[in-house]
Amino acid sequence: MGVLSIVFLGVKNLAVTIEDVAREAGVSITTVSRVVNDNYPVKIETRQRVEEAIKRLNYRPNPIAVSLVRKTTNIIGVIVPGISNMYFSDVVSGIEKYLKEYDYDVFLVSEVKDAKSEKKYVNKFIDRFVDGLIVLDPKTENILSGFYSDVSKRIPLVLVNGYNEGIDLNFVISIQEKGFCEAMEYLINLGHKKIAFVRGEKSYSYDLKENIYKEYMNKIKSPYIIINTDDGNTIEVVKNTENKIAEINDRYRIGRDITAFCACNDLMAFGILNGCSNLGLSVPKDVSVVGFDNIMISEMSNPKLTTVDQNMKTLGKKAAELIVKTIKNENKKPQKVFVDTLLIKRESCALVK
Amino acid sequence: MGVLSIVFLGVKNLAVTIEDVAREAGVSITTVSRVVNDNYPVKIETRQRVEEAIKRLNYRPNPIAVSLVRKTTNIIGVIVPGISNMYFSDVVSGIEKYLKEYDYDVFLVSEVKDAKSEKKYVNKFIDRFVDGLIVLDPKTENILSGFYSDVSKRIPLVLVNGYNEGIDLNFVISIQEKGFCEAMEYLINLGHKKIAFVRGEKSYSYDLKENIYKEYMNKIKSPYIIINTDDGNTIEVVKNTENKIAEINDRYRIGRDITAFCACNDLMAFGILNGCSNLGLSVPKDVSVVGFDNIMISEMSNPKLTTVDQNMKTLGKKAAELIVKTIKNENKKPQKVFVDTLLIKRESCALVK
DNA sequence: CTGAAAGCGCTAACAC
DNA sequence: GTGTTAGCGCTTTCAG
Repeated sequence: MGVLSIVFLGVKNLAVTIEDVAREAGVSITTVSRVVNDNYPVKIETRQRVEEAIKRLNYRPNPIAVSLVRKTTNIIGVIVPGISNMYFSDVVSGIEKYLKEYDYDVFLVSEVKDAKSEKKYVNKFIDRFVDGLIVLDPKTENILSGFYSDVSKRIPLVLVNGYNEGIDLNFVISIQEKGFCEAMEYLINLGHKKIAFVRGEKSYSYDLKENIYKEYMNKIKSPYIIINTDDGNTIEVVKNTENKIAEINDRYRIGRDITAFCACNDLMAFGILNGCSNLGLSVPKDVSVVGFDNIMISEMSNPKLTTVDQNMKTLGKKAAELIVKTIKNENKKPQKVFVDTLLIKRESCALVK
Repeated sequence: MGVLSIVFLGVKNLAVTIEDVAREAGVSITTVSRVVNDNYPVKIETRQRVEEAIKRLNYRPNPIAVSLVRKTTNIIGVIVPGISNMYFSDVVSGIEKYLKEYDYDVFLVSEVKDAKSEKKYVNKFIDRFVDGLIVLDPKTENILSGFYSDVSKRIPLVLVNGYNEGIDLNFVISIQEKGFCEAMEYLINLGHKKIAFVRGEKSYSYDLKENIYKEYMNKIKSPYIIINTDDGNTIEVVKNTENKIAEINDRYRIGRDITAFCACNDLMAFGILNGCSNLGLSVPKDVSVVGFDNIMISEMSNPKLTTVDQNMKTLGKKAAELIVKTIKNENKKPQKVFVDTLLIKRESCALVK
């Protein structure tokens, strides 16, 4: 094919093969393979001839063929609910930075919204022989069903922030409870009792926070006010939440019946900010708002958002470290790595009126 | 392997193969292949037996083996300079949404910063037989060197927003010139003459804007003030720009020597906003700032950012449409699709003092 | 040190 | 309708 390929450009798959190189160098394909992989002794002179042939023909081994026999790819698959939530893109950045140092390629699949498609993509990655798999905010359903336990038997797996009680899998977990408790206590200490909880449709971390919210509301003997925006992981949630605020203002007089909002992520918090602004309400004078995640822009909004820092870069880095360790078989037992969270007090909360 | 695989869980690659299915169903592997792909007549009764065997064994065809012979994957590769710039994540969302309708999987590679690694990933995708490739903000170098021309001969390719004068390749281009001109004119009409231009290290779109900037500055006979932050496509650019503002305040008294900033993207504009705020300067009272992209948060900053809308979702959708069309061979000739841009006037600009 | 040959799991002529 | 077989491009015994 060597020369032909120049002529046939435009036709698919005229790629130079190991056979072309072998012919060009006057050796067997075995020898070519050996110099490419540098895993067997080859006479230096032969090696040179092969290397020249490779250069001359611009040969690149077909990774698909390699994978078929080797069953590895040097690729780490990452599955993300939605890249447009800056929380996730930050975690991913952390993952990528670290993994590139280790010479792994990172392939990303985003917009994975439900348990079924999550499974689908996990399987696709497995079938394509990725060397490891990192799933951000895995669906509780897939954890409880044992799906991920099975997966982890076939392939190194790291889960970031999902249902993990009594689950024996690799996890990197940010201690959301802590930050969220701080947030609730902060609000309560500010004198708030009529606190609304704003969450997205379905996610372990929303449930987790909701439970804590309820505990605190029980403690201060206040009724629950739970507001549900649909998908919480796209940028669209901002608009959705904004609209929700307008809607609920019929039932609950914001500023009176609700004096504070506690949101499951910063995007929702921004929606609340906008929604209140639309109603002519001033934050934090009329209502307090606290977010979660501490995505970068939370310190740039007006007012600057009080929120809980999740340390996304660290989360990503830890996930990357853990997957590498697992691939290298350095941790025999599944491991849970914890990352701290911290309430960041800025401008969006004030004493209740 | 069928039953064995249950026993051997934990060992890699004990996956069920087409042969297992064939044996289980008492047919040849060809027949299994035919029912899997549904591309040849198979007696209904045989088909059922095969389907049952597939279900029983939980067989999934090995896509690597399939790719090796078919040379396709149903995957579209997308290459992005940095996912943490919301501009890119929005474009990607647009791409993904559309492509999923067409049943393509989208694999993303992010953090591709220089021409060399851009090439590397393009080649990796090609070698893995992706059905098409979309590159966001491709490096000028790789376009001028003819690299992408070669690529487009091997595989359907769509470039989004890069150097394209006289380049005969598929492009989706947002008419940045228009929006940027509007921005410059707006500033000038507001009476500004001492306008600083803020750009990132290296990108066609920065160069494009810089040229326009220079033209306008020539026209109003003002000297150039060009500020260079390094990488413009990560969230870090905000901090970097913020620092830069502090630095330059020695040479240029901001508010006097510079009365307006024109930034290459919204992230930089935010950095400027922060930087000015640090210096005790009020935007737009003391300085005006205009951004570019109109990422969602630009309407949530304080002050709300005046910026140029790039219509990222549309950009993504058009790129997806074009790649699908190219794969289907519906456009024989490379095509350029243009997307309009528009100045959005908000709060960050005012009449010069 | 080098090569022949048997696969990896699947598709697609080609026969029957 | 169904099966046989020759690959796809590479790695890896096994001989030599």
